[in-house]
Amino acid sequence: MGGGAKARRLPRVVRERQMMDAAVRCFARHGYQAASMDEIAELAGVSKPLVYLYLGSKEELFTACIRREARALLGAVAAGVEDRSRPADEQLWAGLLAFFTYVADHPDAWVVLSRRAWTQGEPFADEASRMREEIAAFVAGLIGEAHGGGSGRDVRGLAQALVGAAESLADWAAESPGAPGTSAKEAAATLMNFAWVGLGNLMKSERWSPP
Amino acid sequence: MGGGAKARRLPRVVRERQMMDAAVRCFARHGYQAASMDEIAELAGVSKPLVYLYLGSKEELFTACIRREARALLGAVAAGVEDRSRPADEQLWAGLLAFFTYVADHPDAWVVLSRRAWTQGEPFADEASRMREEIAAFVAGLIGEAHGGGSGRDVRGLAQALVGAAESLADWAAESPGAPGTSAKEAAATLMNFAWVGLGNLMKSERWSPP
Amino acid sequence: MGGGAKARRLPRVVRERQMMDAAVRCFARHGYQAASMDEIAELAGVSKPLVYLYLGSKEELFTACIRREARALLGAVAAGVEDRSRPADEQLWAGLLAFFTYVADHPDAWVVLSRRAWTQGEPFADEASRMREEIAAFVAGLIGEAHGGGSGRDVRGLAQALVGAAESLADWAAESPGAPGTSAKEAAATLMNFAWVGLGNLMKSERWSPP
Amino acid sequence: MGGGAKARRLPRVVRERQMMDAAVRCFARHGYQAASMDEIAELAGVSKPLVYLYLGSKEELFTACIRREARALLGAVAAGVEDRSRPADEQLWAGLLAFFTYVADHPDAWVVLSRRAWTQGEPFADEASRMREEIAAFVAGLIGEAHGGGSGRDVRGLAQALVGAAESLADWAAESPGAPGTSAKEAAATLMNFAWVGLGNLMKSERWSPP
DNA sequence: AATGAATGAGCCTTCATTCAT
DNA sequence: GATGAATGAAGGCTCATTCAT
Repeated sequence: MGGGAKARRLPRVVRERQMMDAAVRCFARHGYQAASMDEIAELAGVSKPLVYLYLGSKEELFTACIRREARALLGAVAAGVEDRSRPADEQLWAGLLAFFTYVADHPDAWVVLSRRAWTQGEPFADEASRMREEIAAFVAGLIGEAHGGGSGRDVRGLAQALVGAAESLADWAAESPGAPGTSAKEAAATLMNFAWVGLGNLMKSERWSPP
Repeated sequence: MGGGAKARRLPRVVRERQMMDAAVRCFARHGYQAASMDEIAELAGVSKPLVYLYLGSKEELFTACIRREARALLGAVAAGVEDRSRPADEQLWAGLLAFFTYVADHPDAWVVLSRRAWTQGEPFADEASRMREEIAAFVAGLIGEAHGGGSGRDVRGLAQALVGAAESLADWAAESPGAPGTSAKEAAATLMNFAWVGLGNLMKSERWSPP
Repeated sequence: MGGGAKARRLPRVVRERQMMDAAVRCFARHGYQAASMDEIAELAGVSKPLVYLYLGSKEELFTACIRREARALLGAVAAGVEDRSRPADEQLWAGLLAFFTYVADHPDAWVVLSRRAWTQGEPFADEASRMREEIAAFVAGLIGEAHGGGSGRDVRGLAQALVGAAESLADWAAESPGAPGTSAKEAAATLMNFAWVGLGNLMKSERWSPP
Repeated sequence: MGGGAKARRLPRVVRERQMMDAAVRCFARHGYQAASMDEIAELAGVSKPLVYLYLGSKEELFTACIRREARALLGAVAAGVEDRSRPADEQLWAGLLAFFTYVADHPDAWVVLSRRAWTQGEPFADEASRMREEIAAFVAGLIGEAHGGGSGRDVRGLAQALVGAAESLADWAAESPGAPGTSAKEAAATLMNFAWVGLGNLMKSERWSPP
């Protein structure tokens, strides 16, 4: 009578993947606190005890999700960058493109990774922030490298700003799909222009100064 | 009597302010879901039924908080901009400075307004997003105005990016207080450089193009 | 339509007493682990949250029960002894009589206090053992006092044995009510004979020696 | 392979012994309710279904444990008594000594048998009480025999008291190992003095009478 | 204007127990 | 002879919310 096919007795690895997929969807939809283990188990097509048996507590489950998705996203970006010896602008462009592409293809993963799914003070806050910092450090590296010995002053602030801009664009694209300028390539290009040309000219010390 | 804490029979407006102040603190500390009405009532120094009587449900209370704080923040930014007929760059600078100043002075308000306190799916998501959109629209207006008839193509995307960059910087400043570059003025200057010089050169059609 | 009278909105103290009465009954019936907060709440005629609001966790509730019942039992025994300057045998007799009387009148309280309700390792094990030790020390005092400077050697062991004998008799009386020799007075007399005459002759160094 | 821990395909009797040994340890450590089948299976080095296959439910398992350990303890005591035609005091002494010795050597068994592991209401309460009754009856027999036709009135009560005293001393010895008077021989002697000299004088109708 | 008393509903977690191989 | 996979049922605890005063 309708409903999903009841395929029982699967090997553990398969079940674990199913559960984590379900978990990512639920956490993305409701956030960590509001997501319920009941719903996750149901969506995964298993009973709740099995989730606890395989993945541990709710917190451990969420941490596992974050770790898995972070690794995937970082891997996708790294694969996009390909060659760390290319010129910085090419690296940045390739990374941005890979980022926006991945995020467009895995919206739930992105929601879980971005701050929207959890709330500060949650014990895995840093688990998730680590990825952000890793990316920010990478970007800061690119900036520093491109600017040579230039004003290394606010490199960290600039990196934070750039990462925030990327997140914001990704969210915007995810929230208004189909709007002009929200395709992965367009978003990447928009941000590249915003960032690069600006940063490039900062080097030539063409700075804007407060009135 | 005397210095005792139990000051009853206050006029409604005062009580409401107390409650909302307490609510903002709690929501900022724990996030919407984790904040408890018990704690809010206790922090406000009133009984729980009074909170329900005056402010309605938890959701309504949170919406009210967001509305109040959003109005305050927008007001501060508007007051900072002062004169909408000044040149666009001056307006942007003034707005950024007012924003970072306000945020530094009202950290709880900012936490509640930024995405960190709530989780998507909550019914007030748009209530809070409205403010973001309002700011984004303002910024988009400035950009469009500055660019004249230039390529208005990705004005909205640029605005999103800029707002995201500002949020990210504000969060960064809030999380690492005292770090170099996190004062309101420095943050505003960092972002202004990042944004304006880039945007300015976009006008001169000095665009970076994908390889 | 039948059922208990629904007397709501009682003052807190009354409710707390009701709850603890119910708790003592449940803990006596099933032991700490097997007793469920649901059943306790139902038996008390209130909802579960109220139990938690007033008495805290299950563990705190049990500790409170033990404390209350221990105080009551110790009080009854103390009241029975009346005058600590009377001869030791009179004190012991009065104490035993009071003990067996109280235990016969409050069987649930006795079950909760005796080891039968909890299991070693439970966090309140010592909370409950304290009472046992208090009684054992009192008895040991009597013995020592009666024996004068005699063989103070195994006073503690003797006290342990006497307390155990009393517990055992009390359990036996509780489990087989109506059997000959199980009335409070008879039980007390049995134990008094068992203990006193034996102990009395120990003084005269009429000791039995291993073959 | 080789010295690995996985020794499969053992004969049923061996497996059963392993399981029951593990069960006794777990039940002694945590009590009936708190002991988990998972832990027992793991400690026995087998999978959970095997436990169920061989020993049935948790309750049956516990009953089996009690039965086995009770038989062993009773056997030890019986072997200690040796000759039921010896004088009563020698029999009692031998029995007590055997009891305290066995208990000192098998602490887990004693915990499981004494009331400390289970909580009343459990269906095996009588299974365990049977052993107690058996011992009490034996003691009562000794007392009756020694008293001749004397006042057989409270023989059963005296037996209960003596058994309780023995249990209490055994517990005390188990809980405070190494304390003076807690060796098997000392404990047995203490109790023998306490009991026998008292009982012996009861025969001479040297009774203490309530004031 | 204000509160002490009370609860329905839900959530995380665990455990004894059983299939199917 | 032995096990990996799986679950129904229940238990402790909390929370937003309301009633009666």
